[in-house]
Amino acid sequence: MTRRTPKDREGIPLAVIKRLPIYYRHLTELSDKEVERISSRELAEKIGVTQSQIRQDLSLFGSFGQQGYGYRVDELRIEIERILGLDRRADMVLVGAGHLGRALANYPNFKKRGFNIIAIFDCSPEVIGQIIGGVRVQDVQELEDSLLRRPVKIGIITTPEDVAQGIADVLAKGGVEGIWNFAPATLRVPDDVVLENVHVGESLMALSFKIEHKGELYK
Amino acid sequence: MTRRTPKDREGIPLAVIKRLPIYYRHLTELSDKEVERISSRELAEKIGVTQSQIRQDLSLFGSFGQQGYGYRVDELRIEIERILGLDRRADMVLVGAGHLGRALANYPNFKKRGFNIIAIFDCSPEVIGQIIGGVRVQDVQELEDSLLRRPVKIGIITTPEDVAQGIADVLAKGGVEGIWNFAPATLRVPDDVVLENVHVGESLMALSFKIEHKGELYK
DNA sequence: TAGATTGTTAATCGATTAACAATC
DNA sequence: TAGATTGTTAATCGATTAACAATC
Repeated sequence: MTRRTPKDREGIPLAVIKRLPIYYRHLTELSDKEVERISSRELAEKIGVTQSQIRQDLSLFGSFGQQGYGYRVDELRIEIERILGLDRRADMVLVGAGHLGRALANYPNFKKRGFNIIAIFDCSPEVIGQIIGGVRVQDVQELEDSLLRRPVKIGIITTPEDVAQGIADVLAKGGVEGIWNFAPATLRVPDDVVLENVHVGESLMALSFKIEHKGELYK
Repeated sequence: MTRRTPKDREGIPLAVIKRLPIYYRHLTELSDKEVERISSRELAEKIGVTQSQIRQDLSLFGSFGQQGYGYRVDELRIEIERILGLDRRADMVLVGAGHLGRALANYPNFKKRGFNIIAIFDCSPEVIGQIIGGVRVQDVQELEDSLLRRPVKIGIITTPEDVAQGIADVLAKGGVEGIWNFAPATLRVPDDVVLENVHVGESLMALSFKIEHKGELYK
């Protein structure tokens, strides 16, 4: 098992980054079932990709397998956990306590994985003061101060579109390392802040497209 | 303005399908601001892609612009609306009335766009009978019969992972054209059913990766 | 007309797949 | 050892970008 240092590579394709969590999910499943080893061929079949792709993807980060044997499931799972940064703790603040914000605040798996919502903000007087997922909702006016007092790694935006950019600016100024954006907006953030979007509406439109063009080919 | 017929093309890349809703969102915004025309250069700058990409993408569906002038914003918006199938009505059923399911059922923009949740199902006795987003939650046992009585275009899965495949099977058997899956599972569906996943947990892991590897390059 | 911008073809770039030597 | 499977290089495939003739 050899790990690769960053210097070895020019950059990790976004497509690979998107596949790593899928590998991780399947390996966790196998690990829970106490499967000890798996070959790239077997894993590929389970996931629905090519075995080449799995080996190529993993090779960007090191050599985790053994010729003639395959991969030790739990060892590979832990390596990917480390590559994804899931072995580190990440405090988060959530801005926007609407239905989606509530759903995220109540999602138990985040805490289990070390992703911890330590504060929730909203602008509505009826919502401020409520307890959601064990956390009291604060006035969004206090967001800036809160970040000064206690910096967090990740800011979650579940606000309406029209205020999302303003919140992103406050979060960036407050020193978050990443923004997880659920608002249907193209946010501009400084270079040192990473942005990950979940655009639910766009996903539904993509589904609609696929249905309408089902007869025709698409890739 | 010329539309292209399906026969002209070999298939639409998934990457293009994912960009169409983004174009649509920006054009809607411009249209709301009563902007009349826009060039591919201006639109590209606004969205953060190349002008080549916009023209190349659109050319897969037809010729919607005018040399020397650009595109009529509202005309192009309506064309993309049509391409995405947003001009047609789509009835949906939602299975799994947890926090995420509630959030979706309460999202007003779906109905506005013709996506209509006509039934909600859950397995928990405490939840069955509740009214969510104006719709009464039914026992998931009744899902199969319900689909027989009233077919729907789209099935939404917001259940836990372990029952997601079973629900997908019932939905597919019940004749849905597409499944919008929020469960962290790799679902297998028949060829004539299209699948669109929203994997929130995987998105968070991707964000985590980007943060951890921020110093290093990735694309 | 002159200038601007499209639609499309050609060139480039990057990602996926195939193949195979290395080796457990 | 013989068989299996990795890690990696080479070949293929596809998507993005550049360039430009057509034309509004």
